[in-house]
Amino acid sequence: MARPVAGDKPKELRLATLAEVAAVGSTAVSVNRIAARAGLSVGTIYRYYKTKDELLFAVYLEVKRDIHRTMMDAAAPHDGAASRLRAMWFALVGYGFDAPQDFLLAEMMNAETRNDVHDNKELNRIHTEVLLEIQKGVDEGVLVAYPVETIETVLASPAITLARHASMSKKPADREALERIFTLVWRGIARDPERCS
Amino acid sequence: MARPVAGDKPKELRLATLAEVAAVGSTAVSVNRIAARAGLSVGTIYRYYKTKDELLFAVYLEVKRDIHRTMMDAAAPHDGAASRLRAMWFALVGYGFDAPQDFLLAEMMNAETRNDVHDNKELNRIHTEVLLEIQKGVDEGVLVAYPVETIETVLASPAITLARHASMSKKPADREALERIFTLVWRGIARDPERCS
DNA sequence: GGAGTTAATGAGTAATCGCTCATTTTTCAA
DNA sequence: TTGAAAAATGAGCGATTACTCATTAACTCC
Repeated sequence: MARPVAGDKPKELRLATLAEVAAVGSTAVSVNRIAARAGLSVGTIYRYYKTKDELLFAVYLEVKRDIHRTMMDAAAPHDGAASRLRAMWFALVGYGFDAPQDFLLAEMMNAETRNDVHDNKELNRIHTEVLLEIQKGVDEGVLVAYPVETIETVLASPAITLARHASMSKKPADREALERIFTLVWRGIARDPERCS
Repeated sequence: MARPVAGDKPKELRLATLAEVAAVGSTAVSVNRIAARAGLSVGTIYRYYKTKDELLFAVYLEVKRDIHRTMMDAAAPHDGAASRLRAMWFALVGYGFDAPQDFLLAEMMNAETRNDVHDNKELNRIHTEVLLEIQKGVDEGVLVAYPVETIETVLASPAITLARHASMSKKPADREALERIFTLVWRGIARDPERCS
């Protein structure tokens, strides 16, 4: 072995890609400019990724991993499904504010129409893991006895919307408003929302 | 006056743009190819739109208009805010299935990071109109007495998610699943969801 | 039918695109 | 210190990009 990688190239490339997408939008991303932003030569990019699409997808995958890790870390200290899901929900929203560029790239790729982008093994694993958390809520009797995908849609969609707003406005989300929204969402999917009280 | 417009050029361009975006994804849209798809010359595009961005935004605006019109038409025959909002909700989901390409382009532009895309007068008007429908629900006492934006997030986000899924899978959404999801969402935002019954 | 007007054309422009590869630089083992 | 091996370079490739403009085609009015 000789000449090992100097520095974390993929990470530098990831940062540069995020900056590029944030700067010029999804319809004008340029590999040459990403290289310039990273302070690397174009050739180096193509050492690590075969094509532009592969680079974008790799960054996307890393961001999804990061979001998922953030959510699971937030859930870790909690026990019951209710408080775990709550922690994950707020972690997701928080991610949009803490890493706006990352979240926006993920959203951009999510809106990507080429369907081969979406059937990835790791992405499926991540998704399944989230569904399992919800399943736990159903099993514990804190959530309505509906299919997990149904509950996921109701629970996750508003969080994603809020994260997107946070990442675009770059203003910290109003904590009270977030609590209110979570309350309403939870009212919808909880088996026994503090009713008749 | 001489030589009036032959055919509805903007409409042809709209269809071609939608097809192009659906085919190549947001990161590779080409004006020349759009012209070819529309069976028009590039020059003609630039008679109607100053830049590529202007073309994309114009199509986006038309789609948003279309979605909004579809929702309002669905609401029209209904009276109470509850049934109006329900009709609008299902109309939005249905749009994703009926016009997948249109919906996907709208989602793509929504994920656009350049913020000048988002502060448009007509878009604001459309948005306000939707908020007003929700306000009516609050005033009528069928919805919780929370800020309309809060309720909107809980109500609209899952519908958008479902519409996106419908537009990507191109399979008709499971009607029962949709009903279930709407039930949960409504449970969350209704002032008195059939409780203690 | 001819004059006037304008929509539509598409070859062409400079710039930029994604990407390659011969070359240089950096590293490690001997 | 040296030679082999791999990492990094960036000028440059052909293709494609967004966009222009001199020209042509199609229409109206007199």
